Amino acid sequence: MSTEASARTEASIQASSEIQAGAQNDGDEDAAAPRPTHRPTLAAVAALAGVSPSTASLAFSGSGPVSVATRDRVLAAAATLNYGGPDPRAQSLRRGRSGIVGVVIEDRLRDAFRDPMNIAMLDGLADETGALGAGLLLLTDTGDGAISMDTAPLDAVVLIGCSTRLDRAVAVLRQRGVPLVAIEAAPMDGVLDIALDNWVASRTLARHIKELGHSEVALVTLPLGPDRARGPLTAQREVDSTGFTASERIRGVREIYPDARGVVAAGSLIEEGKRAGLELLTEAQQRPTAVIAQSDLLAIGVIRAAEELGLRVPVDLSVAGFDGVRLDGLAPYELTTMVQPAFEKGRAAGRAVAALLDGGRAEPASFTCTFRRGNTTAAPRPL
Amino acid sequence: MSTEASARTEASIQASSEIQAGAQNDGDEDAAAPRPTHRPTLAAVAALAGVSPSTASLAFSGSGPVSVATRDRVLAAAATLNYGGPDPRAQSLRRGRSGIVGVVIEDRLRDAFRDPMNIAMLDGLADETGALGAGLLLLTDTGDGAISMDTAPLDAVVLIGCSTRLDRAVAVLRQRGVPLVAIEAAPMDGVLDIALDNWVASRTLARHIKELGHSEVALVTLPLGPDRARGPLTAQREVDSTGFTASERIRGVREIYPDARGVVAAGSLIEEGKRAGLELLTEAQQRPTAVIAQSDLLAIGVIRAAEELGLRVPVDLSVAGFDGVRLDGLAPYELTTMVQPAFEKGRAAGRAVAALLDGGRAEPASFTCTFRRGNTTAAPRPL
DNA sequence: CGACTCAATCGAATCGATTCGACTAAGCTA
DNA sequence: TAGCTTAGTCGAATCGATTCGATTGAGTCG
Repeated sequence: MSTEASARTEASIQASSEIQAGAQNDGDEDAAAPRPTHRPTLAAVAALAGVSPSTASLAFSGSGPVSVATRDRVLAAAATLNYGGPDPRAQSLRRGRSGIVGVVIEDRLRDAFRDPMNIAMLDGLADETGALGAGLLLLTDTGDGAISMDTAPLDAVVLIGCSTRLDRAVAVLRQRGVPLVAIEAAPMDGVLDIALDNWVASRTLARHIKELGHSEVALVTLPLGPDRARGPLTAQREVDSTGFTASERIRGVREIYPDARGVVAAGSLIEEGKRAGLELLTEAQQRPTAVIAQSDLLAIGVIRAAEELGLRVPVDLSVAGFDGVRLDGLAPYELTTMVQPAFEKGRAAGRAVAALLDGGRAEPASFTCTFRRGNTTAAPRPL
Repeated sequence: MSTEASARTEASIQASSEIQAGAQNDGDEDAAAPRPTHRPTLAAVAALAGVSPSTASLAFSGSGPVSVATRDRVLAAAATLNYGGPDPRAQSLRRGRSGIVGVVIEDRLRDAFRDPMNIAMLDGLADETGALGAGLLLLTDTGDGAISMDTAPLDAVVLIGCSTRLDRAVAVLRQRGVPLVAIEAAPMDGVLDIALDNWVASRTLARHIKELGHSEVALVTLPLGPDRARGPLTAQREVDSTGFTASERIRGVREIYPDARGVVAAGSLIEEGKRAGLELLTEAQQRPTAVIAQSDLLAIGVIRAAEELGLRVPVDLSVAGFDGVRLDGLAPYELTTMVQPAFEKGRAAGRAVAALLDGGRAEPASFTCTFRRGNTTAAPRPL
């Protein structure tokens, strides 16, 4: 990110509240205003229009019969008082709905958005919640003072690949009766699960590698916990892992290659894949002939690492990914990978939210990946 | 996006409200419950704990003196009643703050997130609003029934490259005294502006092209309006444009090349750039020797188009972009472009929001781009 | 012409918490 | 021991709108 910026002051505007206060003085209660920072309310508008607050409310909401004359009078009064319509905060209290769905992502925003899978999911989610008339509030699972899933006025919450440190907040929301949907998370009570067959899909991929004849295989995994610590994949770390998706995908591969080495990356990023790839390929031990990466971004990074070391893919090294992103600029490679329906996952989550908000039930969904053979995997070179 | 997914039903969970209702029956008011769907309130907790609601409130918020014994009693009562803490909706009404900052992007979510510049900006913005303890609510400027900037409980709103069709909503928010910050938008009254020197920067770029000796130059522009209509850049469209950034960048180029041809793209996407590039490079008219694209993504697309047509960059065609993204896989090219401080723009917007919410003033900021010479521009080939 | 209907409007309760000022009782100083 | 402070608690007003049931008046039908 470039920082060669120069911010230059030009003028200054006042805080809007002050602007507002000024505007109001032109209005009704000139000098006798008891509170200078007080904004007009529906009641004030109603009073000026000579109707009751209930009628004024009807005039604004349009629900219920109001004569044209009355409504015009109310609207005129509103204009006079510079009233900007019903306060959404009050509405959301009264209605019991805020129209906001929280999306909790474990990453920093920046990292989360760099993975096309997340974006596709969000897109699918937004598709459905938008149709529902709700907006998406982005939240991270760091509870650092900021607003969080249990302090924000949310109608529902979607958890995306979240760690267990959200347990307490989840419990609170469950108590409050706020619908909870989790995408690829360890099953939790009262949380609707949108699942992906990570385990099976990874096994499929590993089988493919096996069938090609590889025996020296290594893994590059997604982070195993919120700390996103890099390093070799030890048995201990594998056990301690709280990264649900990562663990499942490891399990799938372990079914075929119980003893494969591995490196843990700090995120689903090309740089991370490259870093891990360099580590694996320059190790003192026997160099792997195939690398199974837990995301396409990581796989691309591994390919870059191989290129940098003068290894040809797939001749000298087979590389497989996971996700099925179509990234520009990968040519001439076409990743061998498991294609996952990320957009559909998001949509399913959105539909689940809609169903739950509707007071009904919602069915957990489970999605499956499909194998896509690219040109980055091949039989190992005979010795 | 793959759609080869199979969603399979597994079990079903009830809507949380029903779960809640069920749980509550185990609690206090067994059969005589007047309203079955009623969740416990702070008042109920207070009653059970034998204290006043005010004290219970203090026990939860921690502000104000409460004896340890009392607090424990309140907390115990809350646990008994399965009370999940104060309702954020009620809090936000009472406090007059929701802790939510709206971000309005004109694109569909999907498209907006595909441009790294937007992500960088959002990241910078999230950085600051996060520190402020606020979350980001994603909104689009399509007013289709969904929640919008004037119906959501927002403390402030950041407009990102937004069209003028938001005028009415902007007016409403101004009335309400909600701080408004716009990034790269046509100056509006009462809206704090975070500007970029699009005009000057584009002229700089055009000068560079001119100095290289190009006379046959073409533009690929960003969308000129919310309709995102593609097509040749006519004088009429240029006049009618409501795309602020696009217009400014056109103006900068026009200063050097008043009569350059152009094609309007439907978004800042590689595909769009390619499409526009193909159009420009296969036209019946004289083929341009240089293309100035209004974003790096578009520029990359143009390069892809050139490659497809067997043209070498920069020998047969010079291509310049705008933004300064570092996209993996562009090798061996390094775009000639104007590097803009997107992250800093976002931060500045966030800081402005913070200042305005603080009741103070905020200074509009203006950022400048820096020229970066890559290897995609060169002197035109002599005839 | 009386009973009835329906549109238009109003009153009052309600959503669920926060907060200011008042009040009590205990601890402390002079 | 009178006078003061202070920690702890409570009442009541407030935030700003929505909504249900009641009321009024004009028009309609028989």
